[in-house]
Amino acid sequence: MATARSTNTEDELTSLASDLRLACQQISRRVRYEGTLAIAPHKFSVLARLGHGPLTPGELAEIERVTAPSMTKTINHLAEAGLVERRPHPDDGRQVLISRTPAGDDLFDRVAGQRDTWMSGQLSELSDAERAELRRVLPVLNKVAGR
Amino acid sequence: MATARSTNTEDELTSLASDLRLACQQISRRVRYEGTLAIAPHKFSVLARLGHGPLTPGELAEIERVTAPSMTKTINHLAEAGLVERRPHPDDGRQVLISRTPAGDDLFDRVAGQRDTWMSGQLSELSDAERAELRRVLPVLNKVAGR
DNA sequence: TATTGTTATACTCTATAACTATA
DNA sequence: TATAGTTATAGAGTATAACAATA
Repeated sequence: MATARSTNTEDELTSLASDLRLACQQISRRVRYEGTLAIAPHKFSVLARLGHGPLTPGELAEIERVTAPSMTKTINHLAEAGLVERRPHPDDGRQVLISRTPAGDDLFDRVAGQRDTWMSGQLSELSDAERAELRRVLPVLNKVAGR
Repeated sequence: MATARSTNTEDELTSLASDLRLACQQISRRVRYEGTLAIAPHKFSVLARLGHGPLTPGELAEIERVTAPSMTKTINHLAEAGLVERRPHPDDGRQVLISRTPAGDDLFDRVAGQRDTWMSGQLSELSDAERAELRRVLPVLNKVAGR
């Protein structure tokens, strides 16, 4: 019976894993396609990371899971567009601090708003009860996401 | 009062939209990075679409939201790898039907299993109540995703 | 000598434009 | 003439390897 119960639990886990993955992937895909027009997704993502203060290229590369040279290129594009700027690190001459410019702040706010427009539209078609259900389950989703 | 309530509702909607988006994106990103090693994501996605029967390149391009030439290239790679095959359309000589080969079925099953391993691991660390909560909210998530 | 960041080079994925075959 | 698919060519993003500057 322990075996049967274990197998059952495992099947349920696998099925839930697959269903939840598909739902989250579909939502991400739609958000991605419906929202971003003014800036490429990976560039927008870097701008988002800089929202709480400056970061080094190395930190950004690790967070975004790309190599250091790739991040350098992305930073170059953003800097040429006037959206971020490089500043020398106060304590370590090897490092560089990347921060958003006011133009970067503006663009981020604008695109972030656009992006959530689609999601808000989808949510507005739900019932109050369904939205409350989503709100309640958010902590669990964040746990799954690993934060 | 109608205005106050409306504003409040709007704020809640925006906040929920943003939180839900972030959670889903984070989960998708982790699934993507943790899982797929044996095949590139966009190729795997095409294999997945062919799970319920053959499709034409045009249909695949539309579903995957890429241009027809891009899909042709992806199909070429998959065909060269022996994972899909082209067959003439029975009714319309202009069209082509793409279907998975047995090797394509095998690879899909294997990678799909790997991919859900990470998600299953995350889910296994939740309580029974939390998993039940996720299971209950899935239909709402699918509604948000637009299906 | 180790670390941080950049430059050099190549590969993959995607797109637009032009072409072929069939309806 | 319109449609489905492919081929030609170019642009964007990423990776590995090699290099420069600082700790």
